[in-house]
Amino acid sequence: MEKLQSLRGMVDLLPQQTPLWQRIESTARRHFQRAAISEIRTPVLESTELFSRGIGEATDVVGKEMYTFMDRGDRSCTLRPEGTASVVRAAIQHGLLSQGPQRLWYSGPMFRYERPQAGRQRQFHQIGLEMLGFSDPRSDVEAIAVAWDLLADLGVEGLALELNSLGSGDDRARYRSKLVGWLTERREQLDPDSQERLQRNPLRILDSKIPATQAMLAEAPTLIEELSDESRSRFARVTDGLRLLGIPYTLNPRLVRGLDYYSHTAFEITSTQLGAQATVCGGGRYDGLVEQLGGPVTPAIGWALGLERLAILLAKAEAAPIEAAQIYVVSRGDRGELLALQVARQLRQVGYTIELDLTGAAFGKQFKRADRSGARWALVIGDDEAREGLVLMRDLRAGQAAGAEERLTVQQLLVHLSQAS
RNA sequence: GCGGGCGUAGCCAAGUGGUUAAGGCACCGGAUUGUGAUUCCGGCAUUCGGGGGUUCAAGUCCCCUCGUCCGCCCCA
Repeated sequence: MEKLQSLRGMVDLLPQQTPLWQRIESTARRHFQRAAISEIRTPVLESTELFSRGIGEATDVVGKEMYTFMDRGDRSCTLRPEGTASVVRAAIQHGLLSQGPQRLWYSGPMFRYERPQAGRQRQFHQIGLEMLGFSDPRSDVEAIAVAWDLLADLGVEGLALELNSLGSGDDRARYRSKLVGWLTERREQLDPDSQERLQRNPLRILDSKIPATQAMLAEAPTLIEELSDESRSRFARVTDGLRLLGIPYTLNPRLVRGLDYYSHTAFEITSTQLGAQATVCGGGRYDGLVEQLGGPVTPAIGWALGLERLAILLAKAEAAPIEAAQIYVVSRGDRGELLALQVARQLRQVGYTIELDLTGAAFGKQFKRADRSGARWALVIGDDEAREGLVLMRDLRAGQAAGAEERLTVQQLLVHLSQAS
């Protein structure tokens, strides 16, 4: 029979790894809470139109990476490839924006049909922040600061914040034609990929990894030079704010993000330790999106953080051992085994972590497992104890020393445990 | 979607066309039926990701396919 296994690009998180993920999630939750940001949860499945309208028909994400299918009612459905469009849809649908600006965070799986490689899966997980209804440059700074502080608190090292301004739609249109003109004059020197993009998505050529193309782009006109005075001073207020907060950044005039909805501030937080997929967190301002999806004109800024990539960075620093139970319960005989079941539950109810041996094997075997489990104590309940209404507590670190074991009532045991810890 | 590396047990692996596919870790049983370490003994791949082919003979060579890893495109 064919072995059953997970689909390509869909990965299991095993017990060894989940403690790290739990730490990431609880740290993130704490940071959001402190900044008065509320959680929102939206479905993983949405109508395809949401993404084609929101993210942009011409983007790779929409053009070739979506998990799209027809449901039984002949509706085109798509597993969300990112979180922003859904959050905006939900905010519009439920009229959240009429209650004033919204600070929202989300977390969950996203799906993109791509070839898996280091730091890239078909189902991956993001934590994201969306600030809807905020136009002040300080909101850009606040959003970035939350991401930066969260990563710092987790202990991620070697991160860099890269920053650019894409300006307003007008700025970008003006720059686009200037860039296309400049590049067209040098068309022959461009790599084939970039020649292709000259029509479809010229700004993306700035991102090219081809060294010859990069070398040539060093001379090209930059977007920052092309910004209107307004856009420029707005961007200056963002960078001033970051300096005030002591968040280091580097300007990257070639940082262009892949989704159509971005404008003004765009940023990425990257690590050199991730191989080709270096971006841990990416985001920016998307002032036009809410309106484009049928909502009121609403400025907004947000980001998303890739949990797999973050976990790769943190896994290097910490090997997370599975936490051992405090007490390992060993039992034998009909009466003993039943009493053990009760006592284990009783101890759990008052907060102790208990692992109950359910094998019914010889005491020797059970002790061996108790030892290996890493538990501090073994609680031994055989028929002798059951008959007398006692349990035997053994300190597994005491070896053969006198006083390593004591017969106690459950009441005495509780007293003993509270003193010991 | 394109390019390259790699698939031998739960994990790490040896194996370079020739009898029954090393070894280690983990796990299970016993020596030891109410006490853990160590040690010792035994068990744990009718078969090398799957299918086809070449050959007297294939884990080993060839083709296809699936998976995985790395890179490209793109992105978190």
